[in-house]
Amino acid sequence: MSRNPLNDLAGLGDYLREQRLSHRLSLRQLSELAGISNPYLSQIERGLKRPSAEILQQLAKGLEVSAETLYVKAGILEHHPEAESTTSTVRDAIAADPNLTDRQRATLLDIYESFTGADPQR
Amino acid sequence: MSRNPLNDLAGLGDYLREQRLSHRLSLRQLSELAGISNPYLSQIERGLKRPSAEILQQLAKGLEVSAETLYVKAGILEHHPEAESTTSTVRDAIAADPNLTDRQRATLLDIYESFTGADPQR
DNA sequence: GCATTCTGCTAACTAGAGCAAGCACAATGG
DNA sequence: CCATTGTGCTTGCTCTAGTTAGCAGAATGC
Repeated sequence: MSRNPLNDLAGLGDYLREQRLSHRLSLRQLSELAGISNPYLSQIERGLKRPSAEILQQLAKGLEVSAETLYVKAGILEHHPEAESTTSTVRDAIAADPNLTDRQRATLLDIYESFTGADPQR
Repeated sequence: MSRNPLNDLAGLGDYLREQRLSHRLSLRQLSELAGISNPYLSQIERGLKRPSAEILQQLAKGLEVSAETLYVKAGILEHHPEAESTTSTVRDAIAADPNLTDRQRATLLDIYESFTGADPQR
């Protein structure tokens, strides 16, 4: 009984806190974005409370993450039926992003590949 | 205000009752299959109570329907046919990548945001 | 020094999900 | 004619998700 995806509220909480911090948001800022109270968000992140799907939906919006991702972490959705070869997803997203210059694209891909230890051209 | 998928508990209830009857199950039979109480199932079908995702998951199992279907009916999932093109953002892709550690995720997001000049909030 | 304004957290409460027990009504059949 | 067994539903309760109000500490500025 360590890291069961079901009823693993601590894992979900950790993930939410990471996401919030990586977006440089305070508890109050995210709670307002998501339309929930800040003490409650605090309790969710610490794994003290089990948020409903509605709350997860609003948090997903505030964090600019897909609701499905949070549902999977919360154990109410199976991990994507047709998960494409995970290795190419981030690359595709970077390649398709119109907000990046070509140089920025290349830099991001380099960093990503250094992280995953992948060969540059798959 | 006709058939809004969100907060449309009557529509969900009707659907559940149809499914149950088409499987020729009584309230008690299905409630036992799903591991919930029969009065509660009755109230759900009549749109008096709003079931949680966990309950919907168990009902889906008892009715041999996908949980996603019920989630969509309950308004907690977008009708996500398959091709997710619009919102396949770099952020989502990075967040969902299981090959990254949490620190790496945060680092990549930082860099990405510095590139796009995105205000972390918004 | 001490206000102010952030940060996250605790405490006390309200509303509603979900439960067990039991009711009313039909249909059986002894 | 009554007992049984099935159906769905009502009542009253427990427990917890989610709330508002307020607290302690760190960082700013007067």
